[in-house]
Amino acid sequence: MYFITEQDPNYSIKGSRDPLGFQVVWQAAGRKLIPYLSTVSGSIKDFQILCLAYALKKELKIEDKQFEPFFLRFEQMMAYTRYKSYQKEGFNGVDKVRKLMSGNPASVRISSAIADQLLSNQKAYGIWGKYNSPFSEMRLTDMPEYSNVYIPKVLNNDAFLRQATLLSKKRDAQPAYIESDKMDEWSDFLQKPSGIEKKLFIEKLLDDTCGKELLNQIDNNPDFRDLSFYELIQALTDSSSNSNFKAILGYIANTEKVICPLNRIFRYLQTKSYWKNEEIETDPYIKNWRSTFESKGFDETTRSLATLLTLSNYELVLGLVKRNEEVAARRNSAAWMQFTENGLEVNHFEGAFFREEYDPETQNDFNYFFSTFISLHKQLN
DNA sequence: GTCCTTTTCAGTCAGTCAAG
DNA sequence: CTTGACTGACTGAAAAGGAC
Repeated sequence: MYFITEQDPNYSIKGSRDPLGFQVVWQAAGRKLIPYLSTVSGSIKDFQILCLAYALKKELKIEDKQFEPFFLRFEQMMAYTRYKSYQKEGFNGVDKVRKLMSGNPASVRISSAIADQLLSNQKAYGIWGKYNSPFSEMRLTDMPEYSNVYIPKVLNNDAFLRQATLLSKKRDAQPAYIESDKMDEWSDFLQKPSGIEKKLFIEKLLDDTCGKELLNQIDNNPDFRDLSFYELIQALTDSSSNSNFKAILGYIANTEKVICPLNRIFRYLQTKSYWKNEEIETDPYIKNWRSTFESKGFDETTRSLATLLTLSNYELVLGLVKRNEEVAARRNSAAWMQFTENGLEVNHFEGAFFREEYDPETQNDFNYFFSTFISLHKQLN
């Protein structure tokens, strides 16, 4: 017999993200090599827009407090510009811009009013939310090349400077209008960087913790950019003679060898609502989705996760369920599955998946910022 | 200082649409 | 019809702010 009781909203399962708390694990490993990028900070044009905005802040003497609202208006201005001049490229807010521009309007309205925002929360989902932190941490604006390139850029283009000045004077939802034809005057600002601008971006966006060893290797072997995760790590390790670099690559590969199989097994468990203990114990996927790795250098968390892969199916799943329970408890939410007398009960199915052909030695789930790095490298070359 | 709340940042994943 | 790529919103984690 079952009793249906009302769920405590503070103790229900929230969201579908990261049930095993792996985000911090892979991120910490990735940060050992690529210190500032995030997985979503991958567009050169977004970085260029930030560079222009900070140059305007300085030249137009925009107060710190006014900078954020100014930036949101400026982002709108540059969004319409890039849509007009670089039709094929996407960006955050492109849907809204496309809709508005499809009617070939003579001018577009810019303001911080909800109706004019590019996204439901432009500040959070646009350039401000996704790039401001990587951008300020890499200290791009401290470089003398930055001032040499961007200050003249914003000062020497009259139409641009006039338009930006106008935007800087607006307050709250007060609208400004930009004629569509005018945008061609400054669309070149978003062209692929060359000369000093390119050098500056390479120096800062493609920085690493090993004296630019990653950049040098990719420069010397551009084909590496199209390799899969483990192939890339192998190729980099083989061709480099920098021992620190190689050690970090090894650490990243070993981390993935631990968390990827565990992630796959957890997602696989989610595909059924109930598992009998003997089903778990005899399951061929849980048994075979094990990898070989070196646990040297692992912190305590990763080490204990690694141990799970050496245990029996049942013990491994027990460990995963416990890990999820701890992660959920930290978030003040309920565990996604729990053991009952004779088996495992699954309560949350979001994110469930099963790939029969999964091979823990060659396939990966987490990217350690390599894909952002490579994407930026391709955009700059 | 500690503890709790609010804000900000960043990754994941669903929805959508286009190509095969 | 299936697959894949892209966009955008949601939500966890961390940082910042505030009360004591």
